[in-house]
Order: sequence, then C-alpha cells, then structure tokens
Amino acid sequence: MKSELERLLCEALRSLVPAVLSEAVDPAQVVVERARDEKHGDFASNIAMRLAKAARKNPRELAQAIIAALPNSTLVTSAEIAGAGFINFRLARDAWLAGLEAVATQGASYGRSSVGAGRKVMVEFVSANPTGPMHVGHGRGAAYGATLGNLLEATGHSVYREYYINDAGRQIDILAVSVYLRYLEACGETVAFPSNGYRAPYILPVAQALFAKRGDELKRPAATIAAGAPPDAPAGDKDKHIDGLIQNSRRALGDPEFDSIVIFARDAMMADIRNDLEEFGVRFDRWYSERELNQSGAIDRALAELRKSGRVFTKDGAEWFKSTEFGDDEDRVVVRANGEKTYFASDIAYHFDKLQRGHELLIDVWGADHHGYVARVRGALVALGRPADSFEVCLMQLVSLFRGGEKLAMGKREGNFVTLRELRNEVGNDACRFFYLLRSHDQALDFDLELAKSRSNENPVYYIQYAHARVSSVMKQLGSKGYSYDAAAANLALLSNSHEQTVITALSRYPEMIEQAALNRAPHSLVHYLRDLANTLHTYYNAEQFIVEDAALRNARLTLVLAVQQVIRNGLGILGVSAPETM
RNA sequence: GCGCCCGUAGCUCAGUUGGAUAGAGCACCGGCCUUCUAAGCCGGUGGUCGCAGGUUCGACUCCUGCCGGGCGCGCCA
Repeated sequence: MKSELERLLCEALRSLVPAVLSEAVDPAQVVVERARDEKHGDFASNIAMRLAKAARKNPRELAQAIIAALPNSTLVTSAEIAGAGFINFRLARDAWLAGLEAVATQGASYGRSSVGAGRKVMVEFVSANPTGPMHVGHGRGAAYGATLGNLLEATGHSVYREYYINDAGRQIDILAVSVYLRYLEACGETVAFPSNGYRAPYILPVAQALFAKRGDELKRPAATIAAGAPPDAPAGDKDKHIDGLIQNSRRALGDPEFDSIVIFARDAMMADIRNDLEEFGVRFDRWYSERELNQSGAIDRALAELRKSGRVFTKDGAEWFKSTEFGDDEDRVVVRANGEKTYFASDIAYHFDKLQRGHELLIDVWGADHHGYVARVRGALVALGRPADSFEVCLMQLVSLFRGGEKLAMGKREGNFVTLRELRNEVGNDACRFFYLLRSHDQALDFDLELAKSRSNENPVYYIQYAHARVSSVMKQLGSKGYSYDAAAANLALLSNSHEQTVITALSRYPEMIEQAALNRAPHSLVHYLRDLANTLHTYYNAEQFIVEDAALRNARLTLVLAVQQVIRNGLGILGVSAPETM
C-alpha cells in the first residue's frame, strides 16, 4: 500500500517538474487530470494540490527541490511529504540543518523578516476613556495591540503606536463634575451626588489633590450648583440631573475654571493609565488628545473635505454622511441640528489626520461592542479618497473574569470592577499578558484568576518559561562538569534521531509562523507555537542526555538546545513575556 | 427585526486560508526521579466538528437556510 502510494507520488512529482520548469502550464491542472485516472485518485490529487500551491508560491525552488528529493526515496515517503506539507523541503537534510544554523548565526534576529517592506503602519489601541482606571477588558486590548505591533515590526513594518484620549464631550464633563462635587465636599459643602456620576473611590484622591492645589478658590455655595436642571436639558431624570449640575458648575465657575477642572481630572486619570500601561510593558509613540484635535480645527477641515465628496446632505436641520453608500445600515449625523459636531465627526477627522501624517495602514484595536462603527469610519475615509484597505479594525471580544468557578460581575460607575492593576498584581505581568494572548481575538475570553496565578503545571506560561530556564540550567551543569561549549566542534550531522528531527523542524517553522501571525493579526498563533516548541524541547530533554562524552555530539546537541532557547526568547520577547534563566 | 462574533473531546480552546486517520491543554486512568530542574516526560480513555442541504476529486474550513449563545443597532461619547 505504502509503496503504491509512493509510486503515485513520484509520478505526480515527475509530471509536475516539466510543467513547473516551463512555467507554461498550470501545474495544478497537469497533475489533477493525471490523478483522476488513477486508482488512488483522491490521494494523488491531494498531493498534487499541495504541490501546485507550493509551485505558485515559488516555482523554480519547488522544481529544484523535487529534482533533488526524488532519488532520495527514504526521505520522500508519501507520509513525510504530506505530513510536512511538502513545502517543508527541510526534510531534505541540508536545508533542514540550514534552519538550525540560521538560528545559531542570526540569534535575536532569527525570525525577523522584511516582508513588510517598511510600510508605515499605525496601531491605535487601548484608547480607554480617561474617566477611571483601566479594567481587565482594556488589558486585553493592551496586550494584543502591543504584541501585534511587535509582530509587525518583526516582519519589517514601520510601526507607530498611538493612544487616543477621548477628552472631549460629555463623559469627560461628567468626570469633571464628579471630581468637583467631591472637591466641594472637601471644602465642607454638600451636594447630592448624581446616580450616574463617577462615585467610585478613585475620584476622592483627585478631588483632594485639587483641593490641595487650589484651596477653596473654586468653592461655590452648594445651592448654586445643586439648583434645578435648566429647562432645555434632555429628557430622562438621571441625565437631566447630571447635565444640570454640569451647566450650573460651568455657570458658577466660568468656562475657563471649569475646563481647568476637566484638564486636571483628565491628567490625573491619564497619569494613572500611563503608569499602569508602562508597568505592563506597553509603550506608545504618542498620546493623542481629542480635545487638541478639536481645537486645531481638524474636524472642520475634515468635514469640509467630506462635503466636497458630495456624500454629505442636510435633513431635519442636521448634516448627514451618506454612509449607506459604503455598506453601513443607515446614514449618520456629523453635525447636529444644534450645530454641535458628533463624536463620529471627530473620529473621521482623527482617522483622516492619521493618514495625512503619512501612515499608510491604520489598524485600530477596538472592543467588539464597537463593531457597528467600522463601516462608517471606513466609508468616510473612502469618501475622502483613501483606499478601503487602508483602515482595518481588530475587534476584541469580551473578557469575563472568573474566580474559582464563579463569574465576577463588573460595573464601572459603581467601581466594583476589577482593574488591570489589581489583575496584574494578583497574577503577575507575565501570566497576565500570556493569558490575554492565549485565545484568538474574536473569541470571548474567560480569564480564570485562580488558574492564571497558580504556579503549577496547570499554568501554560510556566511551561514555556521552564523550557527556557532548563537550557540555562544545562549550560550551568556543563561548566560544573568541566566542559565548555564549543560551537565549532559541533558535528550537526549527528543530530539524526527522531526527537532531534522534530525539534529542528519546529525551529525552522518559526520565521514563517511569525510572518503568518503578523499577516493574520493573530498573536495567539505565536503562543501556541511556543507551547509546541517547548514541548519538543521537554520531550528531547527526557529522551536524551545532552552532556555526553563525545565532543562532536555534545556540542551539536548543545547547539540545538541553545537554538531552542534563542527562539523561545525571541518569541516571548514579542509577546512581552520575560524569559527567566532560572525558575 | 437587522448587523457582527461564536458553536470542534467532560471543561477551555487550536486547526497553517479547501487536503490524507480532526489536534493540544486541563480533568480522569496507568507508568517514569542514585544520571543535565518531575513547573517535566511516556502511554491510555474521550469526536456524527450545532442541524440540514449545496459547491468540489475532497469541506471543520466556502455558499444558503434553520437552531443555540454573546455583542451592537442615539442628532450619546
């Protein structure tokens, strides 16, 4: 049976070679038609399709590999070819060891490539509202965005990381008035606190800091702040109440003073967020303020451009963008009947601004609850004359926290949510980043605190780190046994057992995997790869002694395990997880 | 009602863009420490890939329709 398959395979290969070399015919067709006549047609066409795929990718290399592989029938068995996806001509011995040597010579740069060709990519992520500390949902976006940026960088893109601060609009006013009310309390004035204000404890130190800075300069009689809502307030009791408080505060203090409280509160929140992210190993090239975007006139300029596109119309006194032309469900307001610009308008301006700053590809990392906004933003950019694929959104599905088997309820205003900082403190940065990246971004994530912080074999992050530490440990042992590592003395040809083959094959997959992970915006595939690689190392470790008498073999094996360690270090570096020498 | 995401082993999830007998981890059962870290290794149990059609030589993957779960559908930000 096997030899029969092998014969079919060889025939398929032979029939492919001339086609590939001539590049005149589609190799897929040649082989598929042949295969249909055969007894094992399914099998042969399966192989043929794989080959054809490889041929389209790089015909010349494939042809050469086929020619080289054919005489060596022990390596080119049907099972091996299929199992390795055939594209892996690393099965052929030379190429195979070349993969290992590449790790040794390239070191930290192994796996990096230039397929990105320096394309300027902006990754905008986190961008949490500056109205409180970051929670566990933001953490996922932070870990994802940071790692995606690293992946793009590793594949030769020019990456720029940005955080958009939503410091304009109603939410920030609510934050400011919440701080102000607490400030008044510090001054000895009592105003009934609105139910939809920010009543969480983190507001208090901000109010106290404001009091420490300004004394009672901003104190106004409680009665002037708490007075009834103005007649033109929007409907809804809670909203009416808080909007009344905001308007009264503005009136009592004057716009400049109220805005100074807005800025003060924003800065306090952002300082906390920046610090939190920095501790988490997440950096940004720029923190971009919506307020400043607004003041720069960028929104008006973008709207003017948009109007030129002819996709803006007036209805019911408001200006609308005709986003239905771009796949949106309905058209969207950009300027309200009262003359105020919507959040969507500033979003258009912001993304337009990013492109104008020279970034060719915009990747936004958003919570999945914002998916409805993708079409309209992209539509606006297209209307502004930009290509549709210059804007991409990675939607992060929900994070649910579990402790034991119990789901934790989270609510922001009440302040009983778990913050990213609490999570990091409890489980550690490494486990935190690792768990966030364990699942595909379009998969809802159940984050079990007990599991993440368990320092046991249940916890996959230690599995990978342990493999790294194990190699360090071996090298330490080497010294204590009176040897030293000599790369030049290694005879890599001695690495021939099945464990070694498995390890080397895994190593050689790394560069392609990085490329795919970057292309698919899929950091989780790096996590899974590293798990597999660590597994090959642990298996090898248990099966073979590395430190042996034979110097040529000893040094070859050490070259191999050092290569594994190098790749683990490279991979964990991209994930933002540490690679400890000892555990 | 409309839109997006998900449905794969008891549980949590991968599945290389359509390829051979669908894979890991956890859990469960049985083995391996006088030898480089047992945070490890080896073996075993466990599946109608939500259901039904369709396209194809070939479908977990693509198309259509159902079923079930999550999220979103403001002149809010």
